[in-house]
Amino acid sequence: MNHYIIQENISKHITLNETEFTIFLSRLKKIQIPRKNTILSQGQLCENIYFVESGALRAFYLDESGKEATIMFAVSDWWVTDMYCFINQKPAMLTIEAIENSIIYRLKKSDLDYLYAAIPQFEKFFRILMQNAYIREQLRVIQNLSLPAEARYEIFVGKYPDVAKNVKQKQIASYLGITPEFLSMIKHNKRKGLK
Amino acid sequence: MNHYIIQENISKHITLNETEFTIFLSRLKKIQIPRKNTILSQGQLCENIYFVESGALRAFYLDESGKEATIMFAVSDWWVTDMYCFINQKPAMLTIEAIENSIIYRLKKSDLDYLYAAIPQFEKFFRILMQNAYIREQLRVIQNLSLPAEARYEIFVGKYPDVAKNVKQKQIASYLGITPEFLSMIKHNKRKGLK
DNA sequence: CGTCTATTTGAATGTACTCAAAAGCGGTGG
DNA sequence: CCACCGCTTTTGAGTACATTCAAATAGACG
Repeated sequence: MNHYIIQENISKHITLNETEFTIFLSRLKKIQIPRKNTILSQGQLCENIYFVESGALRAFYLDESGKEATIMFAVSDWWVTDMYCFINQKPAMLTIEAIENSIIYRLKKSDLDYLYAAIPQFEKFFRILMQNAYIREQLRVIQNLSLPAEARYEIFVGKYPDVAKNVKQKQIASYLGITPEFLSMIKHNKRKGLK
Repeated sequence: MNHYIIQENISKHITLNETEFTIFLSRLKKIQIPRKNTILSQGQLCENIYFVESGALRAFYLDESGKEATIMFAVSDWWVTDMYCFINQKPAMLTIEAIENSIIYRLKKSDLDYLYAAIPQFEKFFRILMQNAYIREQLRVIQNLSLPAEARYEIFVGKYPDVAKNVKQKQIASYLGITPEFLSMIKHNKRKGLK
């Protein structure tokens, strides 16, 4: 079994011995998710957090008017869930779907709670994970408040070039909070500017 | 010495014995901040995290064009800092100013690191703090993406009624990502609607 | 009381949206 | 292998939400 990527991910922040790694891995379930399948749907109890080994997922919120807001793209080496509903074991607000054939690890809330108790270092690991997530979202709030759509698009492309290349524009637009039509216009204008 | 509020805050998530509390409190510095003073300025090294006992603070980002984006209001029982710069010990992107005379506790990064080592439960405490902050910011992203300004204003007033009452509209506008003029219009329109 | 800042109001403008239609692209079946 | 279907992207016209700028009014504070 090749647990390379997830072991590396953990080892970025904490150091586990072999026994601890074995305990951790024993709580994970490796799953293949074909493109277009969802691992969580709005309204469904959110029981798991996921680690992406390969492929790509998208988490989005669907509002009453049917408009999607993409919350995050999760590619290799990312953790993803609907955090509020996972922590509080509530019905999900978000839907998470595979946008490519993906291989992911599933960790149940009860198993995470077990890990916190059995291997205290996991508190530190998730503290750092949450900290990074908080910082990321806060930066996104700042950018949404202070930058026009075009600048936000450029930052997105700069920060996640691989996502930007492999994902539908429609989905990038919904991450930026603009319509696909307007994103199309932005890109076209920029090219004109470069002539 | 009255440490009631901060002890309550800690005790929401972890249980410390008396010795541990004493260690914790010994690392805190209680400070009075007069209205309009700043405890952190953009560009200055962010060395501390703060807990608000009383009063109110505002954290904001000032962009190149001179426009302010209010990131958060911190009132009694809240923790506040420029998290990215605190964690990485970098020059602050944010400015944090007292909008009322305030009493706060200051905790240095090095002391927090000491606490993580000396009292492992602090990992858990800050894990939960970061988790809640992440969830809050993510919800704010969703709302910024999917709701018009008027709905965001109403949610803000509903969620933080005391802040909404005591803070300048200009500052609320900069939290919502709109101009003070437009917020004024929103409020006026709503009143008309209620006649 | 006077000054400084915040809020309101209004007109002109800009950024981004809606709706509709055409063009492009990718996958699937004949 | 080509043709067709469904979905994404582009293009454009008209519209709506929010901004800018300016000026008047109201509030807060020394």
